[in-house]
Amino acid sequence: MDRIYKALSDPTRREIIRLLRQRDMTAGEIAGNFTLSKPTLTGHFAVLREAGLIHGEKSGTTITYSLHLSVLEDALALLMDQFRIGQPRARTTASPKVPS
Amino acid sequence: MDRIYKALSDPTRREIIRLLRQRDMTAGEIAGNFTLSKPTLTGHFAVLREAGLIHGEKSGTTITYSLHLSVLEDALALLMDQFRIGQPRARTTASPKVPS
DNA sequence: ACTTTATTTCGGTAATTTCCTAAATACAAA
DNA sequence: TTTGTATTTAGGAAATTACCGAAATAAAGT
Repeated sequence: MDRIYKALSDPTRREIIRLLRQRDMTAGEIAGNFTLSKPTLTGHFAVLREAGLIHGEKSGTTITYSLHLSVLEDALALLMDQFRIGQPRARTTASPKVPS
Repeated sequence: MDRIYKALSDPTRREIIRLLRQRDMTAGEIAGNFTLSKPTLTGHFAVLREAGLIHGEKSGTTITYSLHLSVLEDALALLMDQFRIGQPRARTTASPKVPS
């Protein structure tokens, strides 16, 4: 779970996800959308892969990356659940004194 | 927007949010839930405040923090929208060759 | 005025993250 | 088998982050 948050915390990685939302792309195609070096992008792919958000399929000399939309959906759902968004909050005042 | 992602990327800050979801709490009360030092927690409060996720109200010597649930909700909604979750994806194959 | 309590600011260290260039790998084509 | 293309791994620099103890601030109680 923590890996997914970390993966989403970088703007470059969010942009990669946005690109893969549209269609599968090779590592080189994705890199073409950035001014960053390819090794740097490779590092971002690794973070996304370790979070389970993308998957790379090797074919010949190219690797085509695809998004695991379901993992992203589940993560977002869990995030909303964790903060119990949509449900009413409890009392909204701090306890005035906390006896130890 | 980026500040919100960054704010959510740390487990300690997510726990602070979780605590404030239940009820408003003073800085000291929140700190009581962690083994971390108070200055460290103060730093986390600042990150959350700068992201607009919490707000501190000073009263006497204490500061009571409260969660801006609406900001969190909006951020999550935007996040889902950014990745267009719930909508169908486009073509799912990489273009075989990209002529420059 | 002095002390206590709650919290922050300061200054610095260690860990992590992001990024780069150069070199390695792996496959395909000539 | 040599060459070219796509991508990764390795090694390291720079920036950012998370953390701490000590000192500062600020309000309240004595």
